[in-house]
Amino acid sequence: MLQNPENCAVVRTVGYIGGKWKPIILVRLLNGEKVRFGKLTVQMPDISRKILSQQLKELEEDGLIIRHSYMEKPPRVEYELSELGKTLIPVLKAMYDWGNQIAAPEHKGTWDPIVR
Amino acid sequence: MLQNPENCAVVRTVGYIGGKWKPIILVRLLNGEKVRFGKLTVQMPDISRKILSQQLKELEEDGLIIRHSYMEKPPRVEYELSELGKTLIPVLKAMYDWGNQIAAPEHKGTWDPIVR
DNA sequence: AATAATGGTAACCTATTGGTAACTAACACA
DNA sequence: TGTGTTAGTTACCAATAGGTTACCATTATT
Repeated sequence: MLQNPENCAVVRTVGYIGGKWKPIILVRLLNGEKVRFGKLTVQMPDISRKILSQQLKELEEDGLIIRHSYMEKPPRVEYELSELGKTLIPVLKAMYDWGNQIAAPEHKGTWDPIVR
Repeated sequence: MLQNPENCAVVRTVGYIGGKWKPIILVRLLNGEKVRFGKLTVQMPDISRKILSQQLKELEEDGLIIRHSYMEKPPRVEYELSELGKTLIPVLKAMYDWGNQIAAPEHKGTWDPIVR
């Protein structure tokens, strides 16, 4: 997903967190907790498991999140922000604040909604 | 381009500035000046004129930029941030700063580069 | 008469993204 | 024995995003 790593800062940022789902996934991890795959599918019912798993893999490859896989049956996998991922908090916070600003008050969100 | 206007602030923000080119276009307008279509094509040689024109139209429809068309021959068209667009400055600045942070020092950008 | 300049648009094509349904392994429980 | 659970993957297809090339109108310049 990373493209054109040189030249322009915004191009770089878009390379990491561009796309429809990545910022939304990252916001689910903002509070620092580890979150299970299944919980993410519940919080984001409009993203298919295939795409979610794909996006999580890219985020992990780019070093923004860490995947913890416990060798249990049935399996348990948890995701959390990496240290690099935590440096994105100001970006995600700015996006979150802007989206709230422009919303009608009754639509203003919380940090833990079901995302549609 | 606007999708799911309710429920989640980040989903809303991505609806406005998601996509490969929109944040990059908006950064070209950050300084408040009116910029001609042709200058944008020079600053962003990797975006085709068709896509640039398409994205500018969407940004205008979403109220983030203003299109000034002067009835001259050959034509002159200028774009600038709207008041709503200016409220995005913290978001764009955060994206720009993050992209610079993670770059090797020799790749750190200026506010007026050719974007690749 | 031809060429350049501007800000596009139309037709067409490719690439990426997204969606659905079925399948897996290994264990727990009824 | 059969069902449920988890975190996926695979195969297949549809939709969307992005890209390429050619073309337009109008005027000035060569």
